[in-house]
Amino acid sequence: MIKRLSLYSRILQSFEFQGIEKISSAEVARRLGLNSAQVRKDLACFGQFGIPGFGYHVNDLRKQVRGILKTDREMRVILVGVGNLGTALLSYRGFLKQGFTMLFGFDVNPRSAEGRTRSNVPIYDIRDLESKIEGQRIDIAVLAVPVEVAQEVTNRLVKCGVLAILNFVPMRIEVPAHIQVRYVDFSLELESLAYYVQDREKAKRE
Amino acid sequence: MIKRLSLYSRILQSFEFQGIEKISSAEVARRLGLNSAQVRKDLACFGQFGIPGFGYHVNDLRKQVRGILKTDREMRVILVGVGNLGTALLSYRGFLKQGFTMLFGFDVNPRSAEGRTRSNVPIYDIRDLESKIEGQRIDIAVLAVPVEVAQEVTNRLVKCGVLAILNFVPMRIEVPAHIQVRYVDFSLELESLAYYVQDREKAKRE
DNA sequence: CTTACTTTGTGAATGATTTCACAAAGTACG
DNA sequence: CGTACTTTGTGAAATCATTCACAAAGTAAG
Repeated sequence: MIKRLSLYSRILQSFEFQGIEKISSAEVARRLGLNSAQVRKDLACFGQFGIPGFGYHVNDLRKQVRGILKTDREMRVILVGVGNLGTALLSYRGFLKQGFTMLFGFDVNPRSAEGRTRSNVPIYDIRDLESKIEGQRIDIAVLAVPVEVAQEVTNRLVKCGVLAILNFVPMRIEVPAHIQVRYVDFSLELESLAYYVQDREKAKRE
Repeated sequence: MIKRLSLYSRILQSFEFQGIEKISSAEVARRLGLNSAQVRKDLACFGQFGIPGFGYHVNDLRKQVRGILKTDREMRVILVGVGNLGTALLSYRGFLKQGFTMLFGFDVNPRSAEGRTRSNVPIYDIRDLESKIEGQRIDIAVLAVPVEVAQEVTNRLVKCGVLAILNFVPMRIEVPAHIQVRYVDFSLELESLAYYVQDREKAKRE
């Protein structure tokens, strides 16, 4: 549901950019492939932002939604594991939206990682994780290390006071209940696509 | 649900690797953080693979699951958009699991894309998409182009007979009903994590 | 063969999410 | 001001997913 809020935020931004000032739940729903009642319910959850017979003021609603998501505050992020994937994440504009700051990266081999990266985020040795983080507020860690060390690194991150982990490692990590984890797993998506593709070909034959 | 099957497949592989021959739904559930009834139900959906009072034969079950997912067949994949993200996907071992073959990439600037990539997948000009694909069976296209051209490229892919799209572009793409689309959206995940992080800090204060 | 366990497969119960449908509240315009 | 129209916010209904709980079917061991 929070993910949908984030979608609303994104689409409102694009409306704003296009100079559209007023929008209905039906239009938002159409653009995102949702049901309009759902859009209204999601928004109504946090207050009454709409005007019956009119719709929503784009500017207004966007401000509200950003307030709910707290994307109007600074989020401090670190990257752990600067291999192929990590490097890509660093150089991929659009990964870090407005409000998110990548402070530094960590790798077992910071030299070669630093060379690969074209961003100006400093890369430190993972052995120095604790000392570098010490005293800093870190909100989110992006985890992109090899599977073998994922749990161990996670434990260290939690000890360091990281509050949330975006996990790109294709494996479940164990964390205390108060730590938020979100999973991004490409190959899983690819495999599940394969299932439906095959279905389609069978359907054609039958 | 199909995604869970893929998870089962992955964990069974690791059991097999560890030389474990017999497994119970409860153990699989524990490892994946699921309920054992769910595991049994998911599997029972496609046949009776288990033995009451014993559990499941790992080898056997794995074969069955791979059969269901059709990951025992070859899936032919292309990559469209070889920018930062696309490059990373090409070099990221583990993206393409067993059974998936990356045939080629396409970009508006194939030269610079080719240079960046350390894989040996050939990169062609996107203008030649139709002619290069012509006559080939392409199952899945991985979409990693800029937002502005995503819909246009999608239309061309569909015309070329691509059956499924793994979309890394942070926007909804419109496709005919018989085309499967799966979305991977990092920044959405990051934003939603932020929401919970803030909640947590508030919770501490209160 | 029999008794004591274990674990599956699955209806029924519960819980969560989505959609429907409509009163209430607004707009727009003569 | 009043009438016709639009769109919200939201209970109630419908749909979908998860979990419970237990009979049935097996194992294991004497």
